[in-house]
Amino acid sequence: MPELPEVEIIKRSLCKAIDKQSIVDVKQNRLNLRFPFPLNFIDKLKGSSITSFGRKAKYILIYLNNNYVLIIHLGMSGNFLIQKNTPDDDKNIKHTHVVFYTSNNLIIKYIDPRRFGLMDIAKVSEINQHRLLKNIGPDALSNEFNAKYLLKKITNKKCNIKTALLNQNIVGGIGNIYASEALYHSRISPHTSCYGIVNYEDSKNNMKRLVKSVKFILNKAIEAGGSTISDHRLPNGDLGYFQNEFNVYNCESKKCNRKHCSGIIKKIKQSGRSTFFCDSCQELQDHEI
DNA sequence: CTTACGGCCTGTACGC
DNA sequence: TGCGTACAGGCCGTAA
Repeated sequence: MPELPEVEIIKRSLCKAIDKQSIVDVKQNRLNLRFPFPLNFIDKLKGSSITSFGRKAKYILIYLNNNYVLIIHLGMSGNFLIQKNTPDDDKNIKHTHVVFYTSNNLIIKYIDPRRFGLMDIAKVSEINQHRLLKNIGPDALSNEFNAKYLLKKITNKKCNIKTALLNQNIVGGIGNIYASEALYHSRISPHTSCYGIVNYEDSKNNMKRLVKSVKFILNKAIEAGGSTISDHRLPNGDLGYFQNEFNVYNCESKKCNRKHCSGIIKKIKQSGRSTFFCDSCQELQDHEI
């Protein structure tokens, strides 16, 4: 499930459950996820205490008192389950790859069927130079992500605006659901070309609207507990419910929700990923591809 | 340098 | 019921 809102919620749940606790034991059920686990993975975690939590784009950062940071990415299907005990009928057992045992007697399970997720450990002082983090752009919810920045960053890229929003080196945290939803909210067509975009007089205003929409949608999704697709659960077992507020994602062939718009939601492929949009109210720009 | 796309995995849905 | 195919919340690494 995890885009920025889901990652943020999972981070907050973990923080609430185990911040300031120590990691009394770690069970590692396989040698790799997307990448091999780092050298001495368990040794570096065991016995340490958690000092704080952070997030960079879709990465969760868990800071430890031994000057290491645990770096976690959930990939497509990664999730955490926080439990007080382990039921015998644990149906996730097959995909439970790492289990953390904390000093407040909680069991934190990392579950990831597709194993596109990853874990790594870095020194706190070197976190910004980590190979997977160093090129990531400003967070989608930060002030640094604004119209001026976005316009400058994407101008003359040979891709469309939707693909640009998914590029974590441009802006951190937006995924395939919220890219479509934000473009719909701002009434911008996903076909809009970045090439030469700075030269169009409507671009500044469009980018202002888009940035506002991105933040609005992401914040609203966080408030809603994120989006639950398939059988995903939040770490406490609850369902997110933002999926009930999708206007375009997974809404192919449905009528557009916007007042006075009689358009039908379309599904297309852009850079190999699905894009959903209304070709009636998401303005055709004169600089579309 | 930039951009395009194969590949990593499992699970599910659907057509035959 | 089974089997083949397409697709799914991400993104690295390599080719071009």
